[in-house]
Amino acid sequence: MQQLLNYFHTFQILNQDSQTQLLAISHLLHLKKNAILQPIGHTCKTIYFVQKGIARIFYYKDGIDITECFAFENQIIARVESLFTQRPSQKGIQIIENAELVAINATALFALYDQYPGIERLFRKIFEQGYVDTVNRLESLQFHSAEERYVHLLKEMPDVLQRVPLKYIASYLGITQVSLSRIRASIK
Amino acid sequence: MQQLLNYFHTFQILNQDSQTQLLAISHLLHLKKNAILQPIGHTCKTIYFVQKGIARIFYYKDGIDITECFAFENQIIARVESLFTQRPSQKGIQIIENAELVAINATALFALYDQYPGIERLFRKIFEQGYVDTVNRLESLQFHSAEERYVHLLKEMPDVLQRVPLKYIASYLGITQVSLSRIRASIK
DNA sequence: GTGATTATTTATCAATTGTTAAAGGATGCC
DNA sequence: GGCATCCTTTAACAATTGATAAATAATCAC
Repeated sequence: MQQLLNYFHTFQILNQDSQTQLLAISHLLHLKKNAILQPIGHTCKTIYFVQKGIARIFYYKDGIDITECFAFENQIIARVESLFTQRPSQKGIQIIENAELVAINATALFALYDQYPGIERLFRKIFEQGYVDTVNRLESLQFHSAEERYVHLLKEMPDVLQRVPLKYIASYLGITQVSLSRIRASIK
Repeated sequence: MQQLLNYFHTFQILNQDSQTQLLAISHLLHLKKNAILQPIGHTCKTIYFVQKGIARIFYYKDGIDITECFAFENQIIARVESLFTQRPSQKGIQIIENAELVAINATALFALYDQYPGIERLFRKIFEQGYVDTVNRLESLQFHSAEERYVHLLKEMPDVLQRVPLKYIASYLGITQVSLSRIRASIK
C-alpha cells in the first residue's frame, strides 16, 4: 500500500499512528476488466484508490449507458453525491482495464476523523481537489463545443484513447458515439 | 450576523469560542445591483455568505459574458478553483440584486483550522455540499437538452425568473440568449 | 483459426442550437 | 415626459448534433 501512502503525502503529512489507522480500514482488491465494483442503487460506503488500471462511474439515462468520470492510476474514485449524503446512488462503478485498487471503508474513515484531525484534513484536501476538478469540468461542458471538449480531453489524458473504448469517451464528453466518430474523422 | 450562525448550525454545532473567532474574521457588506464584488484576475481570499439579494460568478469566453453560478439568500459563494489553489481566478463576482453579504476572510479562516477543529469540520461539510451540488449540475449539463435544463431550473429555483435577467440565465444553462427565448416561446 | 459478438465508422435525414439582424419592450437618466 | 440604453423576442439561415440503419473493423470465446 506504499503507493496509497505516497499519494496521501502529496496532500498531507501523516504521523505513524494515522497511517496505521488508515491501513487498518483499507484492503487491496484485484478486479478484471468489465467487473462491476459497485452496482447501481447501493449507498456509497467505500472510497477507492486506483493503483493500477482504470475505473469509471456510470449511470443510465433513458436506458443509455453514460460515463460520468474516469479514474486512472493514482486517483481516488467515489460517488460523492452518495458518500456525503448517505443516500442510495443512481450510479455504479465499473472496471475498464484490469485493476488493482485499495478499498477504504468510508464509515470507518469518518469515525477516525474525530480522533485523528490529520486524517480529516487529508480527506478534506483530497475532496477539495475533486471539487475543483469538477468545477473545471463543468466549465468545459457549459461553453465549449463537442470538438473543443474532445481536443481538450486528448491534452488532459493523452493515453485515454489507447486505454478507454470510444463509447465510454463519447458519453463522458456529453455526445453520442456517432457524433464522436464524426468529430474524429473531421479532425484528421 | 445571526443569520450566518444559523446557517453554520445547520452543518455543525459550534462552541462559543469558535463562533466568536468566526465573527472576528467576518464583516457585513452592503452592495448595490451590478456592483463588482470581486474583479476578474484576483486570487480568491474571501468567502461570501449571502444574507439578502443575489450574486453570481461570471467570466468571459471569447469576449462573451458567461454566468457560472448564482447565489441566493442563505448560500455561500466563492470561486473555489482559486480559493483552494490560491492561483488567480479567471472569474469575478457580481451583484445581481441589491445585497447584504458577510465577507469571511479566507486566509484567517484557514489559519483557524489548526486551533478549532470544529471550524475546519464546518467548512469541510459546507464545501462537501458544494461539491455534491456541482456534481449534480454536471450531470444535468452532460446529458439533458437545453429545454430540459430550463424546465429543471424553474423547479429548482422558482423565483429565478422574477429576480435574474434572462441573459444571465441563458449562459448559466449553457445556451445563447436567443435560444433561451425560443425555448420559452415553445413551452407556453 | 472460425464464428459470434462487440466496437467503430459512414451515410442519410431530422431536430436542436448557434449566428446575425431587426423589431418591440422595458428601464433608467435628465 | 422623452430620449437613450439595455433587455427580450422574432425571423431567417447556417452549423452542429442526434437518430437510425447499415457497413466495416476489432475482439472474444470456443
